[in-house]
Amino acid sequence: MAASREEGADIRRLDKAIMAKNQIQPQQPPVFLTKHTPVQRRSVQTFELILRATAELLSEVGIEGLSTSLICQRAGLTPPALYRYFPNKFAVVKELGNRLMERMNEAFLAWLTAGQPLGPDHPQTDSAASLKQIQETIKSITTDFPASGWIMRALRAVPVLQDVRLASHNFVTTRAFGYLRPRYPRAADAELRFAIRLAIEVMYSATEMILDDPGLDEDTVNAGAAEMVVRYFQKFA
Amino acid sequence: MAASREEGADIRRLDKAIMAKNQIQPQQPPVFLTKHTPVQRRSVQTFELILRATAELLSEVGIEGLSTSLICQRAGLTPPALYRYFPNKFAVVKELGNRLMERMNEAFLAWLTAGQPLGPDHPQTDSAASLKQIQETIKSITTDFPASGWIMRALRAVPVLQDVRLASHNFVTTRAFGYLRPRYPRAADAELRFAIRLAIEVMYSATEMILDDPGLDEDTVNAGAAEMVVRYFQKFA
DNA sequence: TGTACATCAGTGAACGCGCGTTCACTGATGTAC
DNA sequence: TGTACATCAGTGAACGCGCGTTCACTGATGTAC
Repeated sequence: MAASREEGADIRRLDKAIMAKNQIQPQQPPVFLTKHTPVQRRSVQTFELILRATAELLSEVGIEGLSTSLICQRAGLTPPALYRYFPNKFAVVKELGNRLMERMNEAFLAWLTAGQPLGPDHPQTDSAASLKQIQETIKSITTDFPASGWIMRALRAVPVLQDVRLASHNFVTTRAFGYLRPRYPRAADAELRFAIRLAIEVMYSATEMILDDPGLDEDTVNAGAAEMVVRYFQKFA
Repeated sequence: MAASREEGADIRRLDKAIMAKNQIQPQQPPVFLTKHTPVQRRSVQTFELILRATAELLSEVGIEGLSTSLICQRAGLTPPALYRYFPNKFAVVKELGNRLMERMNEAFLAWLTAGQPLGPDHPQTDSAASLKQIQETIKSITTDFPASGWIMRALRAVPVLQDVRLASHNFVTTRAFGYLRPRYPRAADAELRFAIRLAIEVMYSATEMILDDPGLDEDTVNAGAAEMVVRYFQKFA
């Protein structure tokens, strides 16, 4: 009895921590774009439990070895509990992918709007240093995010998940375009936008490179990608 | 009777065509790096049958939906026939991946050793045009190769297959380094090698971009990647 | 050139397993009075 | 503040299916004499 009451308190504390971490307001449940939106605190916890178990398992068995049964087993749940929120394993990975992309996007936009030395009015070395810095920030986000490598691989390989990555790239491209448009007065709209899109892709690929090829030095890759992008944008100078 | 004899002749013709296409000498069976090396012509045909069925299915169901049973069904074989040559579905996809990478590598090396206007002694526009040309060649190879998009995605997502892509990149990097080393006398070895590695990655990613993002124009992407690489190599000028 | 034999290639049938999915249900939580 | 009730959340058990894998086998092919 006493033990179960204590347990309840533990769960409540955990709830709060989870909700705070994900900026969830108890009275305003978030739109999860999944099967079912949890309304009680307990269900939010279950939702997070599923995501955590999935990230763990991704690192152990990969997207191929993953299954809903395995997730439930690891999360200490029965299958119908998972099916309440997700129609299949891809929906779970998609939610993880959305969160990872969101975190990257936030960091990128924060960096961008902080006022960077970009454009033809700034020396190349400053621009390169600035770009290298955001590369490093993005890399540390992936390092902190459990199973990020597996999630990013899944975003490439699984058709249902491809949109997550592309949508993120396009969103970031649009925002960066808005910011850089006045700084490159000579560039045509379409050309500038494409150049930004290509730069985003290269920078994202550089992060993947670090995760996938252990023979490469992280710092070298980040610096290289930054320099490449800066030199490419000289075409508008 | 007559029909079956005709069928036999057909098969023999097909055998010859397959062997010619893959440069297989009847007396010198190739090393397939798989479970079992086929020695009779009939088995070579079965081997190819499995690969063709797999490529077909990849386009229809993706790597996730793929299974050895499905491959056998499509190829008109029973499971033990497949198990004679491949331990699992990944080995089949790996063989496809090897062939695709091999074809890309061949094209790249042929282009490189044909003597391209690369290095600080050539005008940038010439270098860019040359790089764009090999980009287009690589793209047309992927277009011709059945299920190339799916194979390339699998090479990224499945751990057992990652080596195929990385080995290919490193091989091509080494060869290009040998060719470009004397043309960039000022560059340090490690720096030049890494720059080439990064360029290869960017060019490969550009091809993937075209396959994955239907909103992008093929010609624009190829030209953009080429220009980016050329401008990046100016650092050695 | 023909035949007998060894080896290679593929079949048919079977198996155990874990996957995805659903059902009626019990228990937990929140709220209306 | 307490209780009764409605709704939400998760369980236990079951199912049919297709997957991976293996067995002893039949048939096809190549070669030695």
